[in-house]
Amino acid sequence: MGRWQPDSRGRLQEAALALYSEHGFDQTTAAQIAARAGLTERTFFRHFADKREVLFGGSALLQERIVAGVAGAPPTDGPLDAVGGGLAAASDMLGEFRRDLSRQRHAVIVANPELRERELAKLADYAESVATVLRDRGVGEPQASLAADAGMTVFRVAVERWASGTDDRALDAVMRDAMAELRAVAGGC
Amino acid sequence: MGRWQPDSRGRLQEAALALYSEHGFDQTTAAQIAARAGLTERTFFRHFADKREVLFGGSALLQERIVAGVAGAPPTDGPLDAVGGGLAAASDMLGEFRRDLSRQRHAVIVANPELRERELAKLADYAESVATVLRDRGVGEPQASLAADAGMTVFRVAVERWASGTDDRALDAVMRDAMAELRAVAGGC
DNA sequence: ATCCATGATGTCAGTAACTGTCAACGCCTA
DNA sequence: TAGGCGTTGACAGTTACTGACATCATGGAT
Repeated sequence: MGRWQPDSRGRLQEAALALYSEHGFDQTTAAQIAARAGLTERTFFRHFADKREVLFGGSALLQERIVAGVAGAPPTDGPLDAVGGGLAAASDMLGEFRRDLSRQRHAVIVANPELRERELAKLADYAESVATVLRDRGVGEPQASLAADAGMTVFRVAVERWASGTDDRALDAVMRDAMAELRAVAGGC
Repeated sequence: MGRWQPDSRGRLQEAALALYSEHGFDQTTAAQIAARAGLTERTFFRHFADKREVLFGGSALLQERIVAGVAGAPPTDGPLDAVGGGLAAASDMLGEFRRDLSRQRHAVIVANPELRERELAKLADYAESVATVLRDRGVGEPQASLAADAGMTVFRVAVERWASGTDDRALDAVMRDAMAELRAVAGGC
């Protein structure tokens, strides 16, 4: 065994979620998280750019999945259909994850404005990369941005209902319903 | 004339926009802004909760206008039509404002991730209050949240195009077009 | 006219988020 | 065995932000 325990990053994420849950985000210092993980404050900030980022460690992977899902949609799909493919991929990934941890994390995030702010920023990142994929598929502007952003709205509303317990079905079902509702609200047919 | 110059808040906003433009958000300290406004750092934080908020002084008023616009839409309007009424009110308000200042402010915000994050949070606030108005109008969930959020997407995309110079028309025209594009993308008719 | 409540500001001390720098240490490879 | 590389610790420093208290003008009450 090495000089240090393995998986510093993972230990910091666990410690942060536990402390944020127990004492609240504001009342938890980076030094406390580091100490609980058996590390120093300096090391915390080497792994995570700031105190919020420690709760979003999986966002890069999720973004890759979403992008891959959109890129893999049939060429005949319209913009929003393609985005739906990305949302399906995201649902699969989150569905594999322990739902109790998702709920705990969600509860921490909704309890703090700074964390809600960061989550919105992550969604905006996803939307921007999805819009890029749509443009690669030949979708123009502003359609690409609108479709990507509307898709992230669907994602946000669905995850909110799923993680808060408002809707107890599997995430992919909640997601499909939300997409259908958006089409109904916006379609005006 | 009193002991102090009038309109401390306005002077702080002007000083901040100028310094953020000239040196960048990160390279500007709250003390520098306060000094330029003839005040102290402590007074800066009495007027604004943090360094970012000084750029969003008008957001409460804008939110009121949007909410009033939605609430004032004809009862026969669908959810997204009602939100369109709010966007029209927002366009009117921003249209009255000096466009060069809007562009300068927009340039500062897009140049900094923390400021973009805050702007997204403001839009989410608008969306939440719009969703509340929609529910008061009898719209259920998740339709209210989806319509409100989709509306803010339209707002964001339109203001981005208007303030960045991508689209040189008046804001209300850009906004109406964006709404129509969203309906076309989402409607699938 | 004087006193006092109120509101805006200044002053100062303090906490904690974050950063730069350098040293220490284990691992891997030549 | 030597040396490069990556991770961590130690430590000093800046700055965002907060709490507590003093100061000074304004306006109303006495």
